[in-house]
Amino acid sequence: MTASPLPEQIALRLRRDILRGTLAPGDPIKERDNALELGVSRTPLREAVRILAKEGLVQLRPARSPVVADPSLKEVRDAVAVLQALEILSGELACREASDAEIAEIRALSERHLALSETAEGEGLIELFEIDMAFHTAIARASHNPALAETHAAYLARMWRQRYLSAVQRRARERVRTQHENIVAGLEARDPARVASEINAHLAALITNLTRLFEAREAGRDLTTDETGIE
Amino acid sequence: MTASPLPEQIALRLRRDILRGTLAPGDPIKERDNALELGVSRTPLREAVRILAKEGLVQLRPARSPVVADPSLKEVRDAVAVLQALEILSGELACREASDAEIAEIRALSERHLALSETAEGEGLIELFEIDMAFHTAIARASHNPALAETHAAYLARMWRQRYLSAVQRRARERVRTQHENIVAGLEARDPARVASEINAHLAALITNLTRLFEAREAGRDLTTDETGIE
DNA sequence: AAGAAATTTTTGGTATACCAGATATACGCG
DNA sequence: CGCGTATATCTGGTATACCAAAAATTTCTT
Repeated sequence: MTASPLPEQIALRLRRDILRGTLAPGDPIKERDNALELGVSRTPLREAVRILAKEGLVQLRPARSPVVADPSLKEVRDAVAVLQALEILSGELACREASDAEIAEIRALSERHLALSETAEGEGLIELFEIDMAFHTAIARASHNPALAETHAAYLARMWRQRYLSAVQRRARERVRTQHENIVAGLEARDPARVASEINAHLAALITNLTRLFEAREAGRDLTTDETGIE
Repeated sequence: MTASPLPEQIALRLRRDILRGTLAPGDPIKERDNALELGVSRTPLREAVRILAKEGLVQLRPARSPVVADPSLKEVRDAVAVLQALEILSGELACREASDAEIAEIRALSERHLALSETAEGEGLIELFEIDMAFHTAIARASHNPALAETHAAYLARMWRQRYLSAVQRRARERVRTQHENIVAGLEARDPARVASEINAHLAALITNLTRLFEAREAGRDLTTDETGIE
């Protein structure tokens, strides 16, 4: 058999398209068209769509084409609230479960992020962002709780686009750098309370920033569509 | 179109079978056999299996039959730890977001549970358990955070069987009754800290009980297979 | 008789064909 | 000219057919 990472491959591709804005929020994902376009059958494409649906990136509608999710501000805030709880738990558990090597790896990611953060531009921003994601993912894995790590990853994926739009901003980049550093320091000190509070602050700032982004969008300067020049 | 709750229907049926033990942990779920048995095609059955997989009830293996999950003690404890974080967040949010009507509904569920808890036997235990689930689900919904409620529901479903085996015990029933009452009281007082601590205690007790169950199983008195006489 | 290799069978993955509902379009009527 | 209805088309849901990989079984060899 083919080991069948095919639906995952398709999901990955669609996910990136959604992140880049090639597939804009609200766009329908028609089984036939996309299957033909990607050169696969409807069946695996269908599965890929379900994967993205479970991640919250697309929205299934009964007897209708699935559409790329276009979450409201409240939905995003709700999701971040859950993410916050998951990350705080991750951080606390990581303090007592993570190996020194894992914490070192987290630090390494933080420093790679720091280095790129200054220079990144254009397509490089995607790489910057992926390191950002990897940083948070590494903490979740360091909890040594696979279920937690998986759910956390799902929430991270769900908000890819929103977090991306936020993380790309120059101002936000500055903040993220120091906050990441604080989290790493807390982990190295194995101080759960400190890590929890730092992560809490980090995500609270994210909520603030996302709120700003949404308000800007409503005001007219639409920052969430292709016009931002991501491509 | 058929509105297509068909995969969900199948998933529901399989889920119940797993709960009752008709499908024992480790049993393979063969697409062809089960599809034929249920009188449907492989396609929707396949989707149903994916749903259960995402819930964690079955385990997908590349190029292999999916099997009914047989989580280890660690996996169960890990999942409960996440559930704990989710429920605590739910409770805290519910304190400030829930309507009085919602809290009243939660109380009603608690009292129905109380009433049945004394008398339930045999098949009635499933109903008792479903009310227990509904109680927790209602709190999650009362948070007015749909994402949270959904993830919470997924975790609840994932541990159906384990929680069922725990909840059925006479001793556990006693404890659950008073703890539910405490949680309701906290909600009515709209005291987030109190609710958080009560929920924390409730789930900590669940972990203890599940640990006991696992130890008993390993000791030989296998409480998690059909021999418990659920059917 | 035991082990290894080849073949058969079983199983999931993928492609495709068919069906029903929902939407869009076009035509006819007021 | 506008609105309602009928029809054509588009779309997702389901069934089925085909393929390749993995077990299981059988058979051949030593």
